[in-house]
Amino acid sequence: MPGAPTLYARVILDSPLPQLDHPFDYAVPERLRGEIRVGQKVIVPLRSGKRRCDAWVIDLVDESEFGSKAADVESIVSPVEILPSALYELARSIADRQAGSAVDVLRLAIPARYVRAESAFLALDRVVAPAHVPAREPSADKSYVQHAGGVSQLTTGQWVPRWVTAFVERAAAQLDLSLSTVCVVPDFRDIEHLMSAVTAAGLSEHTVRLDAGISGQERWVNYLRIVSGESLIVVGNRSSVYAPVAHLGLIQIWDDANDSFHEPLAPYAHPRDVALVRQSHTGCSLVFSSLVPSPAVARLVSLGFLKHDAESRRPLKIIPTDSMAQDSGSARIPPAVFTQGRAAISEGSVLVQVAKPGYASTLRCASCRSRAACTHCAGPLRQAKQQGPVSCRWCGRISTQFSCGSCHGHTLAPGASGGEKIAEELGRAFPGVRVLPVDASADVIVVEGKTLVIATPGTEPVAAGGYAAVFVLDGELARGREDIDADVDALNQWMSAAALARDNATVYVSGTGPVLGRVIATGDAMNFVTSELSSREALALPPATRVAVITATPQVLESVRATLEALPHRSVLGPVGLDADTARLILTFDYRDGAAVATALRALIVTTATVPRKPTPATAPTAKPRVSRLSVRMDDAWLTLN
DNA sequence: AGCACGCCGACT
DNA sequence: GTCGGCGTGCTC
Repeated sequence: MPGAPTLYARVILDSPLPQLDHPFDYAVPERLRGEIRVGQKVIVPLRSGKRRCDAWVIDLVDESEFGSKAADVESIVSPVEILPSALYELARSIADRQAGSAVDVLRLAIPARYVRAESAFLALDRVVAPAHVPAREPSADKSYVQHAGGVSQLTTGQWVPRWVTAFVERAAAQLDLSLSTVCVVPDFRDIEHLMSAVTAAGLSEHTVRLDAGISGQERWVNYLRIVSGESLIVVGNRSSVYAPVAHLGLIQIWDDANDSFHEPLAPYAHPRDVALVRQSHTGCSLVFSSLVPSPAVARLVSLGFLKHDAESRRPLKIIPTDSMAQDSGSARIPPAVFTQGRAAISEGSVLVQVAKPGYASTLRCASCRSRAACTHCAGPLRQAKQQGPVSCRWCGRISTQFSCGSCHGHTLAPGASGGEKIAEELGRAFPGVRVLPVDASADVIVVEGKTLVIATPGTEPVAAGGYAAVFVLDGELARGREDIDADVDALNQWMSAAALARDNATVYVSGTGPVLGRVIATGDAMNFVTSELSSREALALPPATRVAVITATPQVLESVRATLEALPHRSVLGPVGLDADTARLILTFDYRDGAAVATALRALIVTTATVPRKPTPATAPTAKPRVSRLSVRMDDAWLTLN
């Protein structure tokens, strides 16, 4: 075809190397001209014909900005436009914000491909039904809905937490405007509840689920539906915040303070931040909702970015106790559980929230009461089941012959009681009552009838009609964690249990301490979290500031230290040596300096990844050059700052 | 990461 | 004169 201008595909390489995280131009050969589209996955050569690399087409252009001769695109992997340009732009922004790579974000956002499931989906040749009304412009309302808790019954008879029905109502309202909603929730229990509610509302045809609770094939087919342009409700866990649905009207996130939202994979972006960036790109509405505001959300409320929409309190008798029981060798069961619990169980199910799973989650020496330690690694010993083996929490070794490190005693005694032990004791105290211990490994999400449920935080099933009484034990354990968010997390943990009680039920919370006790009794969590936030402001701690945790070998960290200290910052903590070859430095900085700091950190990552391949020629001739990696984690509040 | 290009020692 | 060692730098 003489005179036909060259067509170039601008692609992002699917490579983890930070120095390759930018667009590359490849010429589109004649044979692929009619076929290639933005969003497709392709295969391209790299540096030589032999080496090839997967890549995503992010643009098709007539002129290349590349100075030399571009190589040819080799082939197209699939006709599907897997990466809508809006998703690439989101990934780019998130990567830039977090000093990471766009491909790393895409790996979280795009599920694994299943070729057979894809062929079957394409063979259906489904026509996306035109929406009954053309999609409206989203309304860009941004709010924090402080939920009052409670449970509600669906038309199908099932019971779900009441926030679930609120989520489905908001999503249904969007669908009426032909707009899509992305619902991001912490775990499979929430997803199951939402799926039940969506079905009860007759919306299951318009809903797709994205999480590990469905097979890989189903997930890929759901993803294909998402990119095919339908207006949908997407229900999923943290990575579904990226779901590239068309006509996005609303992103709603439940309980953004939940631990499950910490992303363990680079670039470690929190779904809350992703939602905020996505809101700014698309102008969609945004709802954060929870029982207790996270400090990050409280900040957005105090800035006026989020409208605070607090539901009025539910009638509950909340009884905080500084400490309901002292460590008495037997299970730490406050007397109220026996007296009030007996009355409540005749009315309905009763929930006991315990801090620890298992039987005896810690063990002590029977004679001197010191903590029982593993003889191999000094890790803590525990007993998962009554009559079960005693094992080490760290190394897993079974301990057959205990010998106390302090007094050489040989007898073990239970320390903190786990749910199994409490269940056993309560089973004896309440003959004829069904006692159900629940922990993270259980998949009970609803209980019927009159059941005494003993659950660890976050695993509490919903009771039909709501619990007749709720007892939170071990409150002081939740408060005592050495984490800057310990108090807020403890409040949230207790409120989550209280939220499952029926109206007018009594909720006992032990070990609250005076301050948090007052907060749960009055229900004024927003005030508490806001004051917590202002103390963080004074100390220059997140989320009043942003934070970057920089990890590298001590040598590398030392070599970049001056550059780091020259960046705009509120504080520099460290460097601290973590072990022989890792050191860490923590930088806090203002939100307005975020872009500058991220760009500078990114530049350091790229230079340390490319330049230093020689250790010292004199010292170790055979020692292979240490991969001198500089790792950056932005805004990961999971670090313990103390 | 890989892979190619580049500039110094032992081979035909 | 050239084959090949691995140090250095780039990948459209």
